[in-house]
Amino acid sequence: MNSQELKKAGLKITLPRMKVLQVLEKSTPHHLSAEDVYKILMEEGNDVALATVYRVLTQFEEAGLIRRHNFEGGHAVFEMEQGEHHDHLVCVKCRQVTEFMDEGIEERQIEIAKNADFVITDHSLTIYGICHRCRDNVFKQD
Amino acid sequence: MNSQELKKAGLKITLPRMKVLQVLEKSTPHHLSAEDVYKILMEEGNDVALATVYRVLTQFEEAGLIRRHNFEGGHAVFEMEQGEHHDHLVCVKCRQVTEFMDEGIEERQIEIAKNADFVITDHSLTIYGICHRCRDNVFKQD
DNA sequence: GTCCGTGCAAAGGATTTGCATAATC
DNA sequence: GATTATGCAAATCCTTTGCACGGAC
Repeated sequence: MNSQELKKAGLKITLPRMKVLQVLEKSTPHHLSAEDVYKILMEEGNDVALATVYRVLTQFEEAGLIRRHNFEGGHAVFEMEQGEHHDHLVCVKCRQVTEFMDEGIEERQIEIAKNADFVITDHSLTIYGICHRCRDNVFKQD
Repeated sequence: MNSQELKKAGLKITLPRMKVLQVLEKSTPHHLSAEDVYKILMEEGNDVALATVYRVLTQFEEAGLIRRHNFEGGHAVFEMEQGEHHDHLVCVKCRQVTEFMDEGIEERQIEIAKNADFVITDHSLTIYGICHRCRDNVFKQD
C-alpha cells in the first residue's frame, strides 16, 4: 500500500502523491523524468499539474523514497529507491537504462575516497554506449 | 601556441577562441563552467559575450579539445582534454574537483559492458563527498 | 477549523538561437 | 570580398516559486 510509505515519510496522503508513487512503482526499474511522469498521469486521466509533479518528486527524494539521477543530456530522471546501490548503463541511442552492480568497483571507490581523505556522500558510475538492440537495428528507428 | 590547436581543429583563429582556450589551459586541471570562463575573461578585461563563450566551448568540445561534465547540481563544467581518461571526486561543499584514475575500475567497466553486449562510447564515475578541508572547516565558510 | 498541498501562471537559471555587424582568410 | 564569427537580445528548456484556493486531518 502506497499510503504506508507516504505516512512513514511524514507526508500527507494526497491524490497527486499517491498517483506519482504508483507511476514510479509501476515502472520500476525504469527511469522517468518529471515530464514522463506528468505525461503518464495525463494519459491515465489523472490531471496533476507539472509543478506538482516536480514538487512531489523533490519531496520523495528528500524522504529517501526515490532517487534522482542527472545523466548527460539535460533533464533529471527518477527511480524508486531499491534499497541497494547500483550503477547504470545508458544507451545513447534509445535512452534505455540498464542497472548493474559490481562489488569490486564499489570497494575500489571506497579505497580511493579514503586515500583522498574524502567522506563519500554519494557516487555515480554511468557507462554510456549503444545497446545490442540499437546496434542490431542501425537502419531502423527505435 | 594556441593557434596551432585551433587550426588543427579546423577553427578560425579569432580572439574570443584564443582567449577562452588560454583561460582553460591556464586553469588546468581545474574545472570551469561557462559562467566561470566568462567572469575570468571579464576580469582580465577581455570582453567576450557569454553567448560566444558557450558557442566556443561547444565547438571545442566537438573538436575534442575539451571535455564537458554534467555533475549533479545544474551547470556543466569544462576542462582541457588531457589525453588520458580519468574520473572525478567532487566536493559537495566547496565544489572543488579532484581527479583520479584506477586501472582496476576501468577494466571492470569494460568487462561489464561486454557482458551486457554494450558498446561503450563513454563512461563517467563521479564520487561526491566532503573533502578534508571542508570537513576540517565545518564552522567556517569556505 | 487549521494547516498543508495544489493549480496556475509567472519567475528563474542555464543554455541556445536569429539576426545584423564585424572580423578572418 | 566572401564567408564565418561575434554581440546583443530574445527565445527555449527544465525547474522552481508566489499566491489564492481546495483538501487532509
